[in-house]
Amino acid sequence: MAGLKTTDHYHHGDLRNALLQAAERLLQERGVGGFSLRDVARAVGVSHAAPYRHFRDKGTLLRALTGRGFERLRAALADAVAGQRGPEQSLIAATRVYLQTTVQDPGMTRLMFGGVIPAQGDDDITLRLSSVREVLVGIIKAGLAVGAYRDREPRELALVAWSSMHGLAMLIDSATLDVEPDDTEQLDALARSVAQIVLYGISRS
Amino acid sequence: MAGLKTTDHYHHGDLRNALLQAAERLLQERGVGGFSLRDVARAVGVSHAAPYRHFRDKGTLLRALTGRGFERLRAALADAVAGQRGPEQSLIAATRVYLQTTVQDPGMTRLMFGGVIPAQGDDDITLRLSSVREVLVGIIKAGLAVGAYRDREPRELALVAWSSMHGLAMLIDSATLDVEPDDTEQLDALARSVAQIVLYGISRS
DNA sequence: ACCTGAACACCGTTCAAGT
DNA sequence: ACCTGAACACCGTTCAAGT
Repeated sequence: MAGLKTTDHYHHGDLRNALLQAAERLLQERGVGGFSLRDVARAVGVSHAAPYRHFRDKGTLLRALTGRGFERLRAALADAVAGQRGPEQSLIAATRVYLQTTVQDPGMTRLMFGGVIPAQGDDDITLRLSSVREVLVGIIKAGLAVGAYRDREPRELALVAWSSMHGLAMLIDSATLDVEPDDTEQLDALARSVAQIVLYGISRS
Repeated sequence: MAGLKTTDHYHHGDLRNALLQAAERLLQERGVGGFSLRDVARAVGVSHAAPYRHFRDKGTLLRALTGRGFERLRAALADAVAGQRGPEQSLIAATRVYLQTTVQDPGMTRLMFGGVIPAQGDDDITLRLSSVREVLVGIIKAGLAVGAYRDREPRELALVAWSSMHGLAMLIDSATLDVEPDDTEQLDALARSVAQIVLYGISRS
């Protein structure tokens, strides 16, 4: 009981991580609306003023959380694409994973894409966000390399693919579309439907 | 000065509308995060308890506002489609208007699609929302009627079209995409790009 | 019938003070 | 160096009381 002074005083920055971890859980449970810094402090067992030693304000903590979210999305997309054969399968897989990741944790998703956080110059966030974009651009470039896609700017094609999967995700996430977040089969079907139209369009011929 | 007791006491429900109007302005100015019921009351010159005579709580007032937003979107879409010739032009026009309407007022858009409002049974909102969907389904049905589109469920095709325009709008609205909301030319170019891919796909041939 | 003022339980943030 | 407790200016919501 004597040698370890670790668990109850959070020296050297343990508190920072403990706060982030608790914050992430609270965000999942209560959503961004019901999220308070004081709750986070309480959850960690520290005074409500303590977080200010590690984060300038609530927004700064939320930004740190958002960074994690984008990194997770990037990794999930990269993984999904890695195991695929052709450009068609890559796009379908990416759409499916984008949907899953984004629907699984609505609180985080709203933090990432809800405009909750005051956009602030060249953060860590802008970097991680552009990493997400680059995965999508990468899919398109691979397809272009084998002559699968129309000869246009990769970024333009990627933007359209991104918009489509993102829009579907947001419509589900905002409960605009009546889809059960846990119904993986339905999610996959929707993903495939969207990806295939992005590939071949809705027009006959 | 005697006959008219109108302006300073808000009898018979004037206050309700005055509150909604002020709320809409404050939402535009300060965004959904900086929006408070007390501010609304202040703006109208009434005590902070007065709104409770007309709305059960903050959420109820916001829901009423959201209803207006969906109705405006529906009307804008219907107008845009009305003046168009073929199915292609209709879809492009709809995408353009969806983008404009939604980017013009980010506060309202986040209220409508940000999951801010606790979804609540069969509202007025669900009705107005499905009216928006029906305009989009209408475009698709018209295209199907002249044999322009693939033979699939109209609602499935409409969902993809909706996802695409919605996703583009959300990416812009959340500042994920670096687009000036006032740059109408760029917005229109993006809308056309997305609509055309939805029509013909990104695949060569 | 409609509005007010005080009150309650919450926030985010700051700052002197403690170890 | 790191955390606490009191304090301040805000919320949303309720409720007795006023007209």
